[in-house]
Amino acid sequence: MLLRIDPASPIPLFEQLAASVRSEASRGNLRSGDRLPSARDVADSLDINVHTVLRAYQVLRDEGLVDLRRGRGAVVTERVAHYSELGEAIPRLVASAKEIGLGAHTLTAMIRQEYDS
Amino acid sequence: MLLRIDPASPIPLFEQLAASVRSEASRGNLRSGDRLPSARDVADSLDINVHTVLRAYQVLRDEGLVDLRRGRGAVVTERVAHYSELGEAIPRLVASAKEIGLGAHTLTAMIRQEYDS
DNA sequence: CCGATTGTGCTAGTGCAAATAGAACAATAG
DNA sequence: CTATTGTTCTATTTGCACTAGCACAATCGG
Repeated sequence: MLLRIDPASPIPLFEQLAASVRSEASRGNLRSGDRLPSARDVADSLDINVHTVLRAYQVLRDEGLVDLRRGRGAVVTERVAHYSELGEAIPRLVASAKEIGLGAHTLTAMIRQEYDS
Repeated sequence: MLLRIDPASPIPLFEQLAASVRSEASRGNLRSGDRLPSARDVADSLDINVHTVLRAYQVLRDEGLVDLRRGRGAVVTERVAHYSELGEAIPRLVASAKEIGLGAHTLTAMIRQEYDS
């Protein structure tokens, strides 16, 4: 499990953490049943607050990517398979957008708009 | 030009406005050379501040979708063609994500992650 | 040429949500 | 029983959206 964060990024720390886990999932580096490192461990090694890590885990729980239980930790669910399915379609769309010269923000805004319509 | 906003939405007003214009662009309802309504007009009809509308216009200018000049207003550029090109790819990806059960936020986060990699 | 229109720039203030944090608590594992 | 792990509650700080008013500059139309 590779968890990277950039404290200088405008993107919230907990979002960066969640994104890191999703990234591992979409690359096939996570399997159903795998256990993420404990929040306190991650917090210590990245020198951030436990709540920040927990919040990232809760986001992933709300998505259904992990199960979260006291004493046990965060365990990857079967839904991890869905994430790797998009490991192709997403890069393709992003490549198109980059060719056209669209920024990340513009692209995500258009997707959100389409999602709500 | 149909500009809709939802004051109750958590999405900032200026983002909603920009999204409205992009939506019109991707649907082919905007052509190069078309002029957006003046910021003061939009502000009056939507009962919001002029600066909020101007900010939306500036976002679109930064994207290159419109030219912004005093006395003339906001004029759509040739880049509008690129937006309608994605009028197909985006709905396709969004449909896939919905089938899998991914929320809008999760999908956009994954795209942003891919964009920065 | 003149006056109306339109975006630009600046400063300021207000309200609210996001982000981070500390400490005590509860469930689970071994 | 004890250590581990997530949960809950409260609090603080920071940042940003939005509004507001005013003066300014470029453009357009008569």
